[in-house]
Amino acid sequence: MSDAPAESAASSRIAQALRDDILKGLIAPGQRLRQEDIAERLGGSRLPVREALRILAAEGLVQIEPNKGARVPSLDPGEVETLYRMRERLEPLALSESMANLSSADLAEISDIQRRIEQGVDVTEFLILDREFHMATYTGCSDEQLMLSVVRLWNSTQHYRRAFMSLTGSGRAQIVNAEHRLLMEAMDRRDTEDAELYLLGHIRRTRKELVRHPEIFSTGS
Amino acid sequence: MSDAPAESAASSRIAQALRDDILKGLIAPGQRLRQEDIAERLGGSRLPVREALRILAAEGLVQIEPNKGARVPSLDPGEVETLYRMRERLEPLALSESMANLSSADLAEISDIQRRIEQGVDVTEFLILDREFHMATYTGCSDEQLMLSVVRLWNSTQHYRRAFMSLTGSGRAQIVNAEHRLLMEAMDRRDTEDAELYLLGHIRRTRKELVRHPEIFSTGS
DNA sequence: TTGGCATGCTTTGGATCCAAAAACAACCTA
DNA sequence: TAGGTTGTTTTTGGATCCAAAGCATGCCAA
Repeated sequence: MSDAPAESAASSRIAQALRDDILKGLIAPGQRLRQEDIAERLGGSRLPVREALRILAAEGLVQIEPNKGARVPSLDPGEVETLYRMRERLEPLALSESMANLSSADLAEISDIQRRIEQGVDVTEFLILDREFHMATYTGCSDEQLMLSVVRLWNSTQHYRRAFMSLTGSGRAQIVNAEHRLLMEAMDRRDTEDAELYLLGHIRRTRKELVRHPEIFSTGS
Repeated sequence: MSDAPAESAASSRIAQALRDDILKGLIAPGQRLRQEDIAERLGGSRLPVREALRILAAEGLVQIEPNKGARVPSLDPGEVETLYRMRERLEPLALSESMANLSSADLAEISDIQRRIEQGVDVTEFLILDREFHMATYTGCSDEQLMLSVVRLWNSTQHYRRAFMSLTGSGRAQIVNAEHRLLMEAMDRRDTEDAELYLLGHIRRTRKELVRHPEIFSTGS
């Protein structure tokens, strides 16, 4: 589901497995990751596990403390808010870099993802499709560093996005769909300025909703 | 908790040494980093070197290709331009997050750095002090992820900033000093809005100058 | 009972050795 | 002579073993 470079290396394979587990919520924030456990569970020795943990640390998915091991970072409301403010600034840039290179086939693909979202989905599937939707709008962005930053931001906030969705249910679906449709409409018109603005509003509104629900951050594990 | 400055881990030590070398320009973009050479030069076996390279990869200072090793990334003009556009968006955010927490002692420190810059310095020293100046304006920003992103952007563009300075000499010094003074003045007034604006202009003008000098990028091969 | 310290157990960090993949070079063939 | 191919060398990736740093438990003393 996530980008598949299929780096056939063993450490990349372990990193991918851990990444999926963390993004799926199977490993909660604050949880410690013992190298030996992972090595035994996923096969291989501890060395590729260490490399995998470094890879994930670079993506913001784990946090490594010297001599103390790795754990999934547990963020406070202020940190998540800042991450969303970063998204508000970076993602419109990624969108503008992307839009010039999007074909109408790309736009059709985006529209199709949105169509599937509107067919009504559960929380898990919504998280996957919503991410697919936005990433699809960035496929025209050829800059690796920018896209890596965007992915980092999505990764770091994924758990709290899920917690929020699980809490509020799909009541917000109508608003999100309206925002997505406005964004797509501006993209169809090839109006970069409008598209950036709609995207900014979309992220900003989500941020404001998130900070209104501090109960998301109480460790419910 | 007092000292413990010794992130005495061997891999951190090696990473620090390599980081210094790369930022100082002793290792040029495109140059390959052989693990065994580094291990021999800095002491230790190849394993902590591998960890160090992963750390640096997370900071954008090296690029790791599976089974092909690590090299200092060599960027084209378009990539550097995008990195500057990212700076234009992220650093004003970091500044606004920082300003509320800056004491007048902090502001005095910033002013002192600027004073040293204006005393006339060579290119190498300017690069160090200019970086110190901007980082000092961000010291109030407590968000680790945001600061990490900012540092990444500075690291990735450091070589091209040096190439630009070496090429154009210090003719630009007056403009930079004026921009720094405007920024400091807004910060002294505690005017976040103005400070963000001046910073944005500062970065944007630098970007436009950079793209006018494509010869900076030809030094590869 | 409680505070502090010492000892063990667990977990991570590092070194050496071995296997696999890629770069390089020389060779053979058309 | 040029191009592809194969064999060698170099370099990275992975496994096992050993050392050091944390953490917990339990003991001793006040």
